[in-house]
Amino acid sequence: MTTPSLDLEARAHSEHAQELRLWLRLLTCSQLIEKRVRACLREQFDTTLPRFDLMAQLERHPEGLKMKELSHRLMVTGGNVTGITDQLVTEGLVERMGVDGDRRAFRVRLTDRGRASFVDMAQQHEQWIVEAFEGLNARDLDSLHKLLGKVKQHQLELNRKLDE
Amino acid sequence: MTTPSLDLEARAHSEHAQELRLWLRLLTCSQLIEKRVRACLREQFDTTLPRFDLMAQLERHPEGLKMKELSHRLMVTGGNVTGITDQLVTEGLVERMGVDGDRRAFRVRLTDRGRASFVDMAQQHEQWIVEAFEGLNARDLDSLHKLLGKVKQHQLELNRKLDE
DNA sequence: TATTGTTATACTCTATAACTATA
DNA sequence: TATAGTTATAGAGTATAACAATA
Repeated sequence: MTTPSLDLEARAHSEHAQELRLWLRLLTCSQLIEKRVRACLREQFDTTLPRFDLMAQLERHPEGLKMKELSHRLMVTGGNVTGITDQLVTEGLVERMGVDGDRRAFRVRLTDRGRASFVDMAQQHEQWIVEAFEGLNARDLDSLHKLLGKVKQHQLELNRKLDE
Repeated sequence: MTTPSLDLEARAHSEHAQELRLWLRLLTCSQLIEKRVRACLREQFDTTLPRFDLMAQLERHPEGLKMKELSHRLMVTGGNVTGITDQLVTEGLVERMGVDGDRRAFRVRLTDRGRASFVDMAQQHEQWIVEAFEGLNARDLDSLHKLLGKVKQHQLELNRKLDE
């Protein structure tokens, strides 16, 4: 290259343009859907995505999850889980229960009210998501799920290597 | 359903489980990759993703973009673009140029230094992205790109309808 | 009146690091 | 010493609304 300029056209002809285009498109898709979900959660339920995500985790673990487990599943650090949990406890949607044999830890779980509230939101949420993927038939949905499975698996391997 | 509980297994058998699973996976993938890209931008270049994205837009429009255009392309509101642009101007990486015939507007464009800086970052960025998609062969990359194209198209249509 | 861009503000989300209590 | 969780803090990222200048 004779000039210091590396414009998109130049990159578009490079060896790895396919990966870059794919990443930009993946990011755009998830941002578009996420923006809509956040806005709907805000407007219809006056809540946020991290709060919804935390409750979704608890909903599939009726026995409760420890703060550490929540932190790992939500991919955020511990302090944030404490903050969101505190909010939800204040609103009576989740509760902290003691753990037998370890007085440092808690199990966090949905209260009855929290479960009812989540079921409400989850039903709406399902509709938003179905709407988001209306453009795809069942076979497309399956292909996309499988391909993203490969992507996800690879990210987890990369993270595992970094942790060593 | 006889109990108020709607656990994941129940939802997993519902009509729309496929869409929900796909959405969760899509979100996880983009979050995993995005986290890595943000961390690398921070560590290696002491910058952020929105700053990188703004510069990327300018890099592919050497003639410059108006604030309004940047706001639309970056999918954020105007105030934020002003803030990021101010930072980059202070650092001498971009500049505001007048627009002939409209004294309200500016063209924002990369300075020579900004362009050089971006080229540097873009080369590294390309490596991170290539690494992120190593698990996929060329055909997978293409399929994924096409399928996400359908998803993107549909989101844009949904947004268009909302704007009417 | 409508549009371009800026300013001011507030809130959510996040990571980091120091801390307490328990293992 | 190590681990579970909390607290305090700072900064990124964002939206909203009021504003100035120009169209």
